[in-house]
This record gives sequence, C-alpha cells and structure tokens, in this order.
Amino acid sequence: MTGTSPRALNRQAKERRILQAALNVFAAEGYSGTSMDAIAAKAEVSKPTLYQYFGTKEQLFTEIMLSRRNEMLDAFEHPSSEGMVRDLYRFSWAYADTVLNPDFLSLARLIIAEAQRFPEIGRAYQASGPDRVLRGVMAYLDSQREAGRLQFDDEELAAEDLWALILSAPRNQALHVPDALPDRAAVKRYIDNGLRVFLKAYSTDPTSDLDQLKRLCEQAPTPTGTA
Amino acid sequence: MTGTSPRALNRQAKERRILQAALNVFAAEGYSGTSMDAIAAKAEVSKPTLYQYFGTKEQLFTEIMLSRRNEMLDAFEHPSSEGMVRDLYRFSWAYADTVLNPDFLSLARLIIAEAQRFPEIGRAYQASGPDRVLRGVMAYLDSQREAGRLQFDDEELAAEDLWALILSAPRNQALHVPDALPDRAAVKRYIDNGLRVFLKAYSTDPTSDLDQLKRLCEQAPTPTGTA
Amino acid sequence: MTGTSPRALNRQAKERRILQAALNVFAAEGYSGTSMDAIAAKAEVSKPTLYQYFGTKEQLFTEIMLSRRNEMLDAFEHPSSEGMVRDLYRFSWAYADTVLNPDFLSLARLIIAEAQRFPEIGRAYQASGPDRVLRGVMAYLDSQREAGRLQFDDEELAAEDLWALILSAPRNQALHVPDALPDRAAVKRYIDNGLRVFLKAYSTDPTSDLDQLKRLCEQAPTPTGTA
Amino acid sequence: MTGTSPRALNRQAKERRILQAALNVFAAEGYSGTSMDAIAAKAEVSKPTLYQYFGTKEQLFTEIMLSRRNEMLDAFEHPSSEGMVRDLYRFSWAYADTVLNPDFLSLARLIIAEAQRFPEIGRAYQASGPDRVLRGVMAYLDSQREAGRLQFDDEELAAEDLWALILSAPRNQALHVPDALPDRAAVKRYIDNGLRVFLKAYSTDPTSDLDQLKRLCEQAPTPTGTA
DNA sequence: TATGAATGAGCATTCATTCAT
DNA sequence: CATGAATGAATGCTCATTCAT
Repeated sequence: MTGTSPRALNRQAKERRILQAALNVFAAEGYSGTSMDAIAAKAEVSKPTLYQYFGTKEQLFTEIMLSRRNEMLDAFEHPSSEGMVRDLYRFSWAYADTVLNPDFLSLARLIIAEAQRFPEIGRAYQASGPDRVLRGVMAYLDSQREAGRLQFDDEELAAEDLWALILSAPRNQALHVPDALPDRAAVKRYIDNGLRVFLKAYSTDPTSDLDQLKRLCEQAPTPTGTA
Repeated sequence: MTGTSPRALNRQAKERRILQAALNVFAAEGYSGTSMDAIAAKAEVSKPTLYQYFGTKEQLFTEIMLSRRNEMLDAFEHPSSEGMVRDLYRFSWAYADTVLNPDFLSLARLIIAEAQRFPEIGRAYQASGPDRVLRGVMAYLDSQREAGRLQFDDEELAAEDLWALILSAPRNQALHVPDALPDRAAVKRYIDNGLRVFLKAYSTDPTSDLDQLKRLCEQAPTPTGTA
Repeated sequence: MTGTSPRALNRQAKERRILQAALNVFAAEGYSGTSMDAIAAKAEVSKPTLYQYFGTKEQLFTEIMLSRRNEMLDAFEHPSSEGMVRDLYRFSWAYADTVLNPDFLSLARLIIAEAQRFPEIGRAYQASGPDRVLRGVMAYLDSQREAGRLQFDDEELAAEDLWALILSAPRNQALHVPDALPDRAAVKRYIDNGLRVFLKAYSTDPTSDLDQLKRLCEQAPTPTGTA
Repeated sequence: MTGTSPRALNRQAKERRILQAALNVFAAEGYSGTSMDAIAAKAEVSKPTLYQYFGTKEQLFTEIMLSRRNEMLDAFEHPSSEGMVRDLYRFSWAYADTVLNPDFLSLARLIIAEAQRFPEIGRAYQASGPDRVLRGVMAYLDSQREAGRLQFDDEELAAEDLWALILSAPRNQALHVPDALPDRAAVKRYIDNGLRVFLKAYSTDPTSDLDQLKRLCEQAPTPTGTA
C-alpha cells in the first residue's frame, strides 16, 4: 500500500495468478504434458505475457518449484515444549497434515517425476524440505537426550526413524494412489503406532512414556481435525 | 520350433524389443515427454508396427507398466528360515537391492509421476508390488509371533514398520536426487539401524536378538555385495 | 521407368514441386519473409512432409540455392567458333538472356540479400556461377590471342571487361528496379556498344573487326529473339 | 539554442539514434529478419517511441532508405579539373572508395534484397544514386568531348562503360561474398586496367593519355590510401 | 511526452496417428 | 505382415502493434 504503484500491484497479482495456474497445471499434467497455452488460459493471461514474466517454460517451472519449496514446510519447525510425548504427538500431526495434504503430494509427485530432467530441483527440494525439517527434529531429539529422556547414538537415524515410522506407509501409498488419501482414522493409526514403536526403541523410560501416549491417543482422536 | 512358428518367435522377439525400448524411453522422459518416434527408433521398428502391436501410446504404456510390475518383485518372496535375525537380515538386503536398483527407481518415479493420469497403474503397482510383498512379510512375521519370537497386535503395521525403518530414508532421497544413489555402506547403516530398532520394539527377547544382530553386522559388511 | 517404383517417382515429383515452390516464395519474400506454411501451401504438401524431405528451413534454403546454381549457367559454356566477332556476338546474347532472365535475377537478388546470413551460398554462387563462366570466357579469349586476333596481358581482366561492358549496366538496373526489365532493344544497345568498345581496346585489327560487328548489328537486331 | 528548443534537440537526437540503429539492424538482418524490438533495444528507446516517431516498420524502413540515399553519394559530384587523365584517376578512386565501403555495400544489398517488396525504394535509389552520379559523369565526359579530348556518340553509354570497367567486377564479387572485400591493391588493378581500356576506346589521343596514365599508376599506388 | 505492459496472430517444428503399398 | 510416406493438430516461442499511465 505504501509505495507500490497500482501497476506494480497488478504485476504482482498477475505474477501470483500465473504461478498458481502453472503450479496447478504442472502438478496435474507433468512438465512435458503441460502446455504454455494451458497455463495462459488458466491464468487468464496472454501467452506473450507469460513469456515476458518468466522467459521460458523451463524457467517458469524451476521458478515455481524453487519458490514453493519453503512455503509449505514452515509450519512445524519449532516444537514448543509441553512434555516430550505431547510434543511428539503434536509434531506428528502437524507433519502428517503437511505431508499428506493433496497439493503437497502433487508437488512431491511432480518433483519426483522430473527429478531426472531437473536434478537441481530435486536437490533443492531435498535440501530445503526433508533435510531442513530433519535438522529441526534432530535438534529437538538431541535436547531430549540431553535431558535424559531419550537414548541413541546417531541423532540423524533417530530423526529419520521417527519420520519413517509415522509417515512412510501412508505417504508411499498416497503417492501411488492419488485418489485414495488416508482418512484421519488411518493417519491416527499410523501415528499412534509409529510413536509407540519409536518410544519403545528410544525412550529411557518406555513404560511411563507409552502410558502417557496411550492416554493421549484415547482422549484426542484427531487433534487438528480438519477432515 | 516346439509349437511356436518362426513368425511367432519373431513376433514375440519384436514385442519384447518394443517393450524394452518403450520402458527405457518412458522411464527416462516420462509419459508425455516420450514420442512414439523415439520408441520406434530405439526398438528399431517402424511406427506402424508399434501401432499394430500396441494400438495406442496409452495402451503401450499401461501394457508395459502392468507387465513389469511382477518381474522385479519376485526375488524375496519366500524368506527361508535360518533363524529369525538371520532371515530378517538377508531379507532386508534383498529388499534394498531391489528397491534401490536404478531401473526400479526409474520405474517407481514413472509410476508416481503418472499416478494421476493413469490411476489404474498406480493402483496395480501398489497392489502387486508393495502390498504383495507386505503380505509375504506379514506372513513371516506372523509365523515368528506364533513361534513366540515377536510380539505385536497389528501384523500389517509391524510389516510396514520393518519396511519403513529399513528403506524409507534412502528410497525417498534416491527418488528426489537420482544421481546420488546411496552406496552400500550407507545402505548398511540404514539396515543395521532399522533392524535394531525393529527388534528393540518387537522382539520378545531383545537382548539376545540384538546381540545376534550385532555379530551379523560386524561379520558381513555387505552380504550380497555387488557394488 | 526402369527400376524406380511409383513411390519413388512420386517422391521425386513431390521433391521437385517443393523445391520449385520454395524457390518461388524465397525469391519473392526473402529468407526471413518466407514461412514454411507458405511453401507447403504453394507446393500443395503438408508441412510435416516438407520437414521430412528437407529437415529445416535453413537446409531447404541452402539445398535450393546450391542445387539451382548450375542449372541456369550451362547454356553458354562452349563458344563454338564461326569467326571471333560472330562468336562474341552470339555469346553476348546467350549471356544476356541468362543473366537478365527474371527468375535468374530473382535468384541473384536472393543470394545477394542473404549473403551475410549464408556466406557459403554467396561463395558457392560466385565460384560456380560467375567464376566458372569467367573461366570459359578466359579460355576462349586466350585462344583468340594465340591466333593473333586479340592482344592483352591479363586474360582475367579481359574477360571481366567483356562481361562488364555488356551486362553491368542493365543488370545493375534490373537488380534495383525489378519491374523495369530492359527490353531487347535496350539490351541490343548495350551489347552492340559493349562489343565495340571491347574490340577497340583489345582487337589486333580493330578496323576490320568493328566493320564486321557493324554489319552483324545491322542485320540481326535481336538474334535469339524470344521477347 | 538558435531556434531549436532543447526538446526539439532531444527529439532530433533520438530520431537520429533510431535511424542509425534501424539502419544497422536492417542492413545486418534484412527487412523481415529485423524486429522492432531489436531496433528499440539498439537505439535504447522504448518501442512506443519508435512507433510514435515512425508509425510503422514499413514506414521506418522506407524513411531510412530514402533519407540515406543522398548522403553517401555527394563526395564525387564535381570532378575539378587538373587534366583529364588525372581527373579520371581521382574520380575513379573516389567512386571506388564509396561503392566498396562495407556500409554502402550493406545498404546496396538491402536495397537489392527488398527491391521486390519496396519497388519505390529501388527506384529512388537508382534515380538518386547511380543515375545522378551518371549524369555528373556524363556532363564531365561531354565537356572533354567538346574540348576534343574524347570521342563518342552516346554519352550515357560512355559514362556507364567507365563505371563498368572500373567497378563492376569488384562490386559484384563484394555483393556475393561479403567477408572478402577487395584490398586496395586489387582495386588498383581494376582501376588501372579500366581506365586503360576506357582511354584506348574513347580518347582522341590514346598514345599520350595512356602514357600519362601509366605514369600516374606507377607513382601513386593507392592515392586516397586509408586501408 | 515517453513507457511498461499487454496481446492476436504467426513462426518453425514435432506429435500421435493412419494410409497406400 | 511390415513399412515409407503423409497429415491435422499441437507446441514453445516471437512479432508488430497498441493501450493505460
């Protein structure tokens, strides 16, 4: 409002419209399957405008991929402490909500699909997506180890195990079968089980932690509960 | 000569050549990125032949995808018993060798990429790939539970946990960054850790099993040892 | 007829049709001004056929230019002797008929126009067009010098002078003003004058030769007489 | 300051910049090969300015062509008399320097190239370039005839012969092969020979004039000598 | 006045598919 | 049965031109 001319506003808005449209089409049709005409039509912009804004199909694609990578992963960065089991529980749900979100899954499919054609994109995604979150989880687990509540040698493996136990199965299935997203009950099953196994293997006081987990599982079936 | 005329043989051979060529190109370029010309050239066949054999690009694609789904997953179907820990160790390596094979990864990328355009293919893959193996693992784990060596309520979750702990991390990374396949040392790290966590959580006699695992890990760095 | 399949015949015919159409359009519109659509339409062929036959606009262009360069210059290669003045007279008219032919002029314009974009074409034209004819003329003039009828030191300059005196003026004008081709009377004026000057400067017996030329000029106003 | 406001100055300057840029690009790429974007970029002007100043690509082109036609041909209009042979010699070099100048050749190529698309331009060039110079030469030759030093019936043919003998060969070659401009030695060869032939055919006192020419040729290898 | 932004139409090229042989 | 040859319909991209500011 303060200093951006109406033109500039228009420009930004148009840019966003294009990016959104392009993301949609790319996600639905893949890189090669997407035509610039389709994007222009969906964005309600003329083709030359597309090219003036983004230069090339390739550039448009990489721009989208590299700009979108962060947006969707900022949610669960800093698990605030209300007790370890509670923390892990809330973190798991936040993670699941992001990773199993249909748009995010489409993006992931697209990245995987074009990993060979656009290696930088795959690398960038890995670095700024999974790897960054992993680092956050590692830091948290480390703090719990220092507090004497967890035990492990390799914090990277520990963090990866947490992810894997909670999300590997539903995510893989969702990647393969897009129209069969796991419902919240299914997700709950994976989270509850994953955390149980994780605590059994890593907790310094499994009995108590598992007990606490059990209570959590029973009381709050689907904490964030959108669907 | 034993029932198949030379013509038929020729036909079969040509069919195989086409399928192989098509798989290669599809895996490298994706569905939309692949042209029938490219396939015909690689198969050294004329384009009309392609169409006579497979009707349509779509049909050719689904044919390949549905025919290839079994071939690559037959290796580790029946874990033969030489003691549970030993069994799991050998099974893990067989699994890893398959799942992290570059061709198999390309195929997986392709399936994920086209999951939206060809839902049946994703479903078929899920059913005849992961799900079928899962069933085998479930049966094995069940037998061990009945023998009193493992404890769990939900054998599906147990089997999925085993897969996840061993392969989730390296597979995801390999999907995103194709040119950075984990070497055998990295795979060993994941397998050793994954089995440790699995046994800690599921074994009825963790102390002994982990001990046995430790010896296995030390003696045989890379059991199947191709690379 | 003996060994060319009807297909091949068709192919050749089509190729010729394309080349002819392309030459026309290129000559009329220049390289950049010519669209493959226009060529395809004029040749009554589909665009993909064009591309299958000639690969690229550039390739089609160079193909035409390099193939046409000879065709039009074969006429006057061997001046057959019926006496020097008579020879020169007939040669001059053959030369003029070729060089001032509208199609040939279009081609020349095109070559000059694209000399910077396609240097090889300009070079090839110069080598196989002007330079080749020049060599023929040089040989003839040389023979006349040896027979004692002409005198000069540098036969290349002599041949170039002949060309220049006869054709330079009308050709330059025709290049600049395409719709004002010199009629045969104008050409006759240039030829008669050019030969007169040439003989005055180069003949060992100018009086007799000029006399003979005068008679030739008077008797046969436009020897080859098409227009 | 003397009547032109700074605005107007600015305008004139911009106009010149545009014309210069346009000429460069047109000469290098031809009419169709030149984009208004390219001109605007080279002139460092916005495209709408281009259109405001010159209306249309076509108009801009004709404007340039018609405005440039005179500039380059004013040099050698009035041969000042220091003796006929000397005059002709100096005139020949001035002519050659202009006609074989790379920029002038580019312009000529452009005119020839677009002669069919823009007939007025070709006509205008012919009228205000070659024809005007021709008229000057004719007047000079006429004066020498009246002074008894030359003999001829048709002064137009005489003037054209002079041009042709001197410049036809190198100019034609330069038109076809742009990167092989004749060096000064080559030009000298053509001029010396051309004048010799011209004098042989047209002088009333060839012996003396050729003698004088010989001396001139020997003493001043490249009179105007820039390159 | 000068310009950033916009566009309909067109360009060279390629695609999946089908004849005619 | 196999194929060279053909094509309508795209595809990525650019052009001359014009608004809105």
